[in-house]
Amino acid sequence: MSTSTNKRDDIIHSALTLFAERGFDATTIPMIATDAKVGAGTIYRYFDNKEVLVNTLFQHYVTLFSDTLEKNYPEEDSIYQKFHHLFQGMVRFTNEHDHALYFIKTHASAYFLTADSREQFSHLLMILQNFFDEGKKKKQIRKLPSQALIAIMFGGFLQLYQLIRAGEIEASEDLLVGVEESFWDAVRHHQ
Amino acid sequence: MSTSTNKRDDIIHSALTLFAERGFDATTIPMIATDAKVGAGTIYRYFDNKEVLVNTLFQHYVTLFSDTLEKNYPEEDSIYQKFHHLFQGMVRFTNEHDHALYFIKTHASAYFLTADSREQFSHLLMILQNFFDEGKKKKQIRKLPSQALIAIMFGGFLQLYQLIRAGEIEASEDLLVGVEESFWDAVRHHQ
Amino acid sequence: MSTSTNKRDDIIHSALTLFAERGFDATTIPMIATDAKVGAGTIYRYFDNKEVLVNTLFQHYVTLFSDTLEKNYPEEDSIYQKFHHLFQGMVRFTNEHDHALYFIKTHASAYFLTADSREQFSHLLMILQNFFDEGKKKKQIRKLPSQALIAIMFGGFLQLYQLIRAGEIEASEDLLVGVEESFWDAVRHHQ
Amino acid sequence: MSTSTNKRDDIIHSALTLFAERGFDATTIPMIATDAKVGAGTIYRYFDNKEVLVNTLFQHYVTLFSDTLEKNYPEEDSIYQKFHHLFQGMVRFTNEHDHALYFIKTHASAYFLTADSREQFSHLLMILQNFFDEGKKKKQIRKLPSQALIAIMFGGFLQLYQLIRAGEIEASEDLLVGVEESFWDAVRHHQ
DNA sequence: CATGAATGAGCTTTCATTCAT
DNA sequence: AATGAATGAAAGCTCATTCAT
Repeated sequence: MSTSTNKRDDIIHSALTLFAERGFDATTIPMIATDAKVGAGTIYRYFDNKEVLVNTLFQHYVTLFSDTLEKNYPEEDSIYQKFHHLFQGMVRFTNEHDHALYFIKTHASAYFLTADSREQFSHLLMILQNFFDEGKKKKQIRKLPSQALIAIMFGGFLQLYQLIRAGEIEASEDLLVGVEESFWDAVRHHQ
Repeated sequence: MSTSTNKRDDIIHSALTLFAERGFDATTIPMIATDAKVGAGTIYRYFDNKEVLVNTLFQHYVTLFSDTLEKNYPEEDSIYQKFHHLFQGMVRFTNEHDHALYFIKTHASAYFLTADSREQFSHLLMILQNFFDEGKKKKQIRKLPSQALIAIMFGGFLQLYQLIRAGEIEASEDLLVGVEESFWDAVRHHQ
Repeated sequence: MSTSTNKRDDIIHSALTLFAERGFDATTIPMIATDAKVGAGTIYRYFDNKEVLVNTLFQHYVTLFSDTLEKNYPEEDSIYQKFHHLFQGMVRFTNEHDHALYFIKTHASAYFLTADSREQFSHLLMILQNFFDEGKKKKQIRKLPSQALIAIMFGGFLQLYQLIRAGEIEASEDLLVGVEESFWDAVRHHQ
Repeated sequence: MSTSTNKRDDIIHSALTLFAERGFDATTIPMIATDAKVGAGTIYRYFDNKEVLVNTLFQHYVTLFSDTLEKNYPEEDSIYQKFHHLFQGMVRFTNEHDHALYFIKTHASAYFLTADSREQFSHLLMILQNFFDEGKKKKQIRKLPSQALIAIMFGGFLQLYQLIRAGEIEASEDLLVGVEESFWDAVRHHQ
């Protein structure tokens, strides 16, 4: 019957938004506290310090994203089917967790990430890398280093997503179909 | 007679490197001063404050990049020729100004950018936008919002460039040819 | 029917130990609560605040110590008998209330003591002062200000007691006899 | 021609006074800054943090005290001569460095002392221990553990000194002569 | 011009205290 | 009566900025 949500979740949500919008260093604990409508001290009941907070957040969303990509992965289907699955995963994750993917990207090489966080992120990259490696072996993906292909897709997608969030373009069904096609053409092997 | 280069340039160079590597907020004035081998106070002889410094830097490199793209723009040639010119411009600019493009991207939506800086950045986008608009009119570029096409290319390229700087992949001639092809396939109109 | 001892006593006991070991300012309320196995809020049911707690403690043990010294004081006996009584009182009190005397000494001139606490402490000093005054009048105690004699004995004894608690020397019967002799020689009138 | 003293010394002096009067934990950096008439940040130009400050202070005065005791130590003279030298050293050091000895004693077993600091303090104790050990061997010092004898003398002297500083008794020549006699009787071997 | 010691505003963090349960 | 989650005031500390040299 209570309308109040869980405080820990409020903090996580506020921190995610602010870290994504301003970056870790430009986000202060008082900012997060105000946004989450809790006292500054309360944040320290849930997280030992600011770096633990950002790492917890990072690992949480990286894991969630990895899970999204791995769930129902069409192991037996065509490369294109797999590509489609991954792309749709990106779109869905992005819709369900507003700032999460952008937060992940902008903080993925930050100086304050722990070994744990880096490892989780490596796992995420590995999922994508495996896909591209398989595709290249089957001569259906362009002969470029998998890391490069990931960068092209990830980098492009997130840059695009920022535009959508900024309201500069609309995330219509048409747009997403077109973008998926564009990325597929960017990475697929052309005769 | 002095062998030392211009102090203002030293400061700009150090600031660019550090802002690109650590971000604006994680970079302190003493860090820049130490790296540039000048006193901290000296920075304030050339720049009113830290925000002026970062905006000066931003505008400087955005302008330089715009100039690179506009110079010798093949106004009369094919869309592909123009694409090739723009891509080569990105590559060349990136080689000549080590951290500049990455700095531009990571700071392009920062909270501390002045109207001036945002305008300069808009101009840069406009160059690319004009190209895509023209290409779409001539049915040689994919029917997607130009902003989306820019995001895909810019975002992808810079993500890729980060890998190169991090030493994770090598910027061979082959790679660049392959990447150019990939981007061209991403943006061109397919029958 | 409960096996647990009185909560107020638990708090007093834990506070005494921690104040003696770490000092008032380095001891936090949560530390005391944890050690006493009560909630932090419970401490405030028994004591208005931390300063009230430390003053209550101080007065409690100062009074207890005064009582120990006054009880069975050999009013009619020789100065040496009285000295012996006082010294034995110190030893006994120290054995019965582990950290109490050390806590008293280290907090006897603290900035947070109330007038009440200071008065109680004065009473304790008065007991000793009366003894020394009488002894000097009877020419059996060294001609030094009584306060000085108290300082010498109290200061020395507690410093010694710290060593015993730290386990650096053992509180054997021999040691105590020797120490009593030493103090007696320090304060008695020599021909 | 300047009347201003060295800022580092001002900080050290203020810190010594406050640490001695209130203790480490009850002394705040702003208190020290105010007392030393410097900005709070200035303290951090000279000392990395509060613990470094207190350890620097501790080692400085322990070394100074050790030097005072060791200088002109009458290696060839009688035990009593040596005792006199040590006692006079304590008196002189105490007069020259107002709060130093009290600060040393009250912080000598603090939780924040570094290994270095503890070592320096051990060296100081060793000087006294060697004296007592030699005296006992020559049967001129009471048969008690040297540590106990040190505690009696040190503890008593400092407790006394506090009275003097508090203005409760006056440090007349007579007093000091009497106190020296008292301590000598406390520690010397009696037939 | 150039410097870096000095500053204090504002950061991260702790902890005495309150209060809903 | 007892609790411990929540709070915010104030601590330790950093760093953009100033200014005497």
